[in-house]
Amino acid sequence: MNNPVRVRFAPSPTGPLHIGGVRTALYNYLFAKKSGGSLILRIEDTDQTRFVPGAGEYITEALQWCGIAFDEGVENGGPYGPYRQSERKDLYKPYAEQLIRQGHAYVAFDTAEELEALRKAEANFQVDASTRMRMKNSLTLGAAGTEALLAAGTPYVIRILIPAGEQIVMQDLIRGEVSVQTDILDDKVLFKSDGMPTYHLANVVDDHLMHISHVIRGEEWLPSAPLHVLLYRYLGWEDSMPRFAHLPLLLRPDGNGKLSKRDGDRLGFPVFPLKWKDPHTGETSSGYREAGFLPQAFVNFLALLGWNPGTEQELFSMEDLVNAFTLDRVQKAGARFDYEKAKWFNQQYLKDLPPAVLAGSLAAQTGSGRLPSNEVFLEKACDLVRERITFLTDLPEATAYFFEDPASYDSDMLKKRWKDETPGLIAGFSALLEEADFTDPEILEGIFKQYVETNRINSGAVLAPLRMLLTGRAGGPGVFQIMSLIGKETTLRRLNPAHYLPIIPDPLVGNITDRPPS
RNA sequence: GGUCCGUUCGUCUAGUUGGCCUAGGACGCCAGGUUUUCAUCCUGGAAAUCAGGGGUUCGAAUCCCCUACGGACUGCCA
Repeated sequence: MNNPVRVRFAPSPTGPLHIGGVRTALYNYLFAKKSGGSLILRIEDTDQTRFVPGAGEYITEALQWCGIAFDEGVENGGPYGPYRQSERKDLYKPYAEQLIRQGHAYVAFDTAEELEALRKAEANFQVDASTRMRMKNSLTLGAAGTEALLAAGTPYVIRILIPAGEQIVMQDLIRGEVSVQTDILDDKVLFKSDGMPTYHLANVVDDHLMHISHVIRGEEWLPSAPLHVLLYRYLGWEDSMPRFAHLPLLLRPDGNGKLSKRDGDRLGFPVFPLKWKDPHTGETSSGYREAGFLPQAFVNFLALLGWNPGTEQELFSMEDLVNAFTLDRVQKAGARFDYEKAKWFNQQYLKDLPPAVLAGSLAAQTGSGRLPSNEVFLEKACDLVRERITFLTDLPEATAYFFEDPASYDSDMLKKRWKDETPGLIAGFSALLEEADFTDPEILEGIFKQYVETNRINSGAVLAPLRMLLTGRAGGPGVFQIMSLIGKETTLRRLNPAHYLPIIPDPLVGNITDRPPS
């Protein structure tokens, strides 16, 4: 029995896909690729009331951004379509009816309200062997009674009939053996009164029909897995039942509980891959892409949350991940989300991004017109700041002074380094620059060194103010590299007292206008 | 409440056949170095009595039991 590996990611289009879902999709992808199998995208939209417009498109776009490609599914079709459950609607009922004929399911007429009342009135109420014979269903009504209600158009559901006193043992690829007594299971609804199957039926039928070999899904499904095993058994598919792997949950960074939609914006970081605007409430949620994350970094970070290669490697391309991934190295316990580490990964990837990509991002963020069209200039500017930023979105602010004269100066630097003699020192160096060759930062540095040496000046006393006048800031790339890039004209302009004096706050101007530069 | 799953530095984790573990790595934190500055980078440090308690064993983070704590599920939602 060496069937091809076929796994699926089966989200419900009820809103944006959060990172836990993305990780599930990623692990499915890695597992499929590692085993030379296929990954299928199936949309589980059997709940018409929870459908959210745009959610399906969001899922596709998010996964595409991450580099998770599907072999079959709603977008690219395939031999087992359609891949949207609402479009497979008619296919599920016969299976439910088959189960009724075999005595593994029954028709139930209890309304949602009646059930709710029972749950409220009786502690731990559930429809099972101990209660089903006092409910309104085909078991208690008999064939004639059931037919009569059906003929009258009474709404009904189809429930599985869970046997009492059996033990269901299943093998989970991550957790090992999991066993459950059927007595604690309840007669779950398989087919709803609106003509749609529930998740339980639809998922089992579709996984079987689509020849799914492994079901890799979140831990929240573990409690209902025994029910699914029973369904495979009753439907006669136990021999080809997929293997199960239940992934640990992604936990919130503070306190307890699983990561939820609202945690992100409360804690100040995204929980969604892409930005999302809820079409009903208008509420927006931030996304990793918009926050300036590189998809490679995002994927790398996510992959390591709940899985590890057993080596000390931290940085993985998608290809590396495919090669290294195995289900047996997936963690059992939930993983707490750590945004600081996500940032670190992003920095790592930012460091080896080609300059052209950085420049492209900068241009896209700043908009045309505000930046010089000189590609090389843009790339060099980005290259100089790349190790000083965490996000792509830091680029415009980090490179601003390459394109515009600073409008203000760092006040701490000003207080600490701006002395009475500073303007004179600047003027002295500035004069030497008039004839200098700006093409090479080292030449400029040579001139500077000679200047401070011959005049016996402490280099910091002039370098710091120089940087401030040139960039407005206290830190950044090497001063001479900046000068070389912005060129002689810009450098000299920014070093001119007529230019910088008006920018220096009043108290300090008072100091220095008394002693104009010599 | 019930059922199931889980529990190694603050966080992600190594440890999977019990001995090489005085528990390793990474993020973060602290200190020092490199750098004209910031960042990067380098070096070092603090940080887990392996949830607690019992066993089994010459020997347990690793096997067994109990307890505690946490989480998920408990819907005509997925």
